[in-house]
Amino acid sequence: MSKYRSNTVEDFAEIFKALSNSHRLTIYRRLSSCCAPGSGCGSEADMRRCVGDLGRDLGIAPSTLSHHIKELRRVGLIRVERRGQRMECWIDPDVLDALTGFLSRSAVD
Amino acid sequence: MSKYRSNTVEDFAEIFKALSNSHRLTIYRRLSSCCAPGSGCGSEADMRRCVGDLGRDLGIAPSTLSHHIKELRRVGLIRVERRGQRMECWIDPDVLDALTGFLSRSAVD
DNA sequence: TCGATATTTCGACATACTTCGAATTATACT
DNA sequence: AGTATAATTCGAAGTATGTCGAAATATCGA
Repeated sequence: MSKYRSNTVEDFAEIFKALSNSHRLTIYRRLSSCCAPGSGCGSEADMRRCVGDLGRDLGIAPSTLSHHIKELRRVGLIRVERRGQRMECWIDPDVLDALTGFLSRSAVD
Repeated sequence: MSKYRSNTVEDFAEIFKALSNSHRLTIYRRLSSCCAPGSGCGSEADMRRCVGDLGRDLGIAPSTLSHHIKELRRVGLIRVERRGQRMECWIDPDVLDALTGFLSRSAVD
C-alpha cells in the first residue's frame, strides 16, 4: 500500500541531498528509531518526537535546527504536525521504502 | 565477507552527498545496471564501463564528468582502474550494502 | 493579560559546490 | 616521431548551502 511515488532521478537526488548533512542525517536517524504511526510497533508517544528533542546536543542554533527540519520535510522524508507548543515529527515510511528500492533496483537508463 | 566498514554518521553523510547530484546519481545508476566483478552475473565486459560511456548524453563537459567520477570514487561508491586509453569503473557492492543497511537500521543514538 | 517556552522567518555572511575552458598527461595507432 | 583519443588537473565564475542572531509567531499557564 505504498502511496508514495517519486518520478525522476532529480527527486531522488533531492532526497539524498537532504541526508547529506550530518546534522540532518542524525535527526533523521533519531526519528527512525521510532516507528511510523499506524505500524503498531510502539505507543503513539514513541512514534513521534518534537523538534527540540531531535536537535538536542547537536550544537546548532534553534533557527538552524528549524531550517534542517524544513528541508527533511520538503523532500518528504518526514512529516510534521503541531501538538500544543511542540511540533511533532515522524518518518514517512513510504519515502524510505522508495529510497532503498531505488538504490537496489537497476537503472533502466 | 563484507570487508567495508564505515564508521561515523559523517561518512554516510558524505556518501549521500555524492549521490545528491543528479548527474552523479545517473552515473551511479548506469553502473549499477552492471554487476560487480566476481559476482558471476555477467561477463567481465558487462561489469565495467568507462568514464566516457558513463557520461554520455549528460550534457556536461569532460572536465565536469571527471570531477563527478572522482567524487564517487572518493567516498568509495565506485572503483576505477585504467585499461588502455580508458578508465574502467565499477560499483563497490560492499559500500552499497553498508548504505542500505544504514538506512534500514535504527539509530543507537 | 503577561511572561515563559517552542519554533519559525528573515537577512547576512562565509564556505562549498557545479560548471566551464584551457592546458596537461596517458595511451594507442600509423 | 607525430597525431588522435580518453581523461585529468587547474583556475575562475556563478550559485547554493549552513550557520547565526534578531525579531516574529504560536501556545500554554499563572
